[in-house]
Amino acid sequence: MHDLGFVRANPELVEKKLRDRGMDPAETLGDFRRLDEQRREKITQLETLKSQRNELSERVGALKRAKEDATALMEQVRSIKERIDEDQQSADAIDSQLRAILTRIPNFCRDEVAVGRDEKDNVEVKRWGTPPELTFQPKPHWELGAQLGILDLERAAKISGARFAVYWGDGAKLERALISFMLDIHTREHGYTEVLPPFMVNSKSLFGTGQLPKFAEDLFHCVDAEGFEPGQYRDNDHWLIPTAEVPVTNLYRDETLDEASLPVCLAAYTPCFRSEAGSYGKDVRGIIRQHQFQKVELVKFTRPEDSDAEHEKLTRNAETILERLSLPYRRMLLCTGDTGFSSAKTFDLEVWLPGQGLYREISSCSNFEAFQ
RNA sequence: GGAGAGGUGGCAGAGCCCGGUUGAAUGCACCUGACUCGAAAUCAGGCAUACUCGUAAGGGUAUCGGGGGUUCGAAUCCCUCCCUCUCCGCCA
Repeated sequence: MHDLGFVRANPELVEKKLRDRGMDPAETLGDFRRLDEQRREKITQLETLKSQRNELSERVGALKRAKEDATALMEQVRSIKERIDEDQQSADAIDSQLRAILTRIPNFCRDEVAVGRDEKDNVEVKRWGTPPELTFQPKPHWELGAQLGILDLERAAKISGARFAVYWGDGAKLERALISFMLDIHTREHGYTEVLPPFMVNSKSLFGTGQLPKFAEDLFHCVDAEGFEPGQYRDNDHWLIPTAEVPVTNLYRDETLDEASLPVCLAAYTPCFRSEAGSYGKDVRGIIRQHQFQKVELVKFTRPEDSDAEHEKLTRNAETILERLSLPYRRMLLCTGDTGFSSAKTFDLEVWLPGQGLYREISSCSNFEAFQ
């Protein structure tokens, strides 16, 4: 979320950045300016009253200690208190409206990010490797996997439903080997520390990384049947993580890191759970868009002035994995319209899929700046 | 699930029973100054965060796990939630 003072101080910039994202500044910002002024006006008013109340209360205390009568003064404070209660209510209402606006403003894309509408406007930055020229018609992975007996989507559907996978034998081993391979390279060669976080987090963590409040629909929400209200959530509800980014980034939430310890580089393996609401009919075949998938995540905490260089290094670290596996890929710089809500700049790595004859996203590396 | 004990500033630790000069004693850590050739020790002073008013100096408000309540006034009393610890029970 952006800082209130920053949004107030940079109205032109905010509007420009919203337009770059294809958003309507008027619609997104609404009554921001008026609410912000009202809020500060109310605060001043409220605090003056509170100041009076505190002063008078103190005098009541002094009188009582001196064993003198204080009833007149107490009556006076009581009337101030009533006005405070009223003002407090309207101040709270203004506050929550302002907060609602702030939480819906996305991070601002860096200037070097191309302004564009969707993935068609993404810019190819580099390409590595050459897609092999095959003398035969390559099979899609779901056919190959089924034939080899390593991928079983039918039984997954039976025990869990659509968009799940069962990996058998070498398929399960391959998954495990890839996880170890990535963790080992990142921890031994790239200087990351391995962490194993919980796979469930509370609501506050999801606000911290920007999944809530806008993207509640994309998450699996664990609630007690008792007291459940659809669409509602409480601070202590549990949610299945949609990516390790959520628990790992929130590790240091509300903490101040010692500058000398930066950059903090963390690598985490977790399963990831996504409801994929709204994606029905998309990528229905195979294991491309699953409710549960396994991922190794890299997270860095850096000084602001180092974040670009560290973002580049992290992206290189991810590319190294593909290179060691001899998988041809290309790096895309996402345009403003395709960049995620919390990100200021995102590189997607797209790997060559012979069965489909195209590059598809395999990895996404974002600089979130101070937004999370 | 049951019983009990706790959660206070960067850390440690008072205050809570008996509400009011307590934004919070004291110690440690940290910063500045004095002393010293320098350091240690000692002495003096400083040392939270957010919001807000103000050009500034400076002021105000809030914050003692979170939220709510009682009261003229809450770290202190009441309710509720969260977390930690101890003991008992239950379960994979």
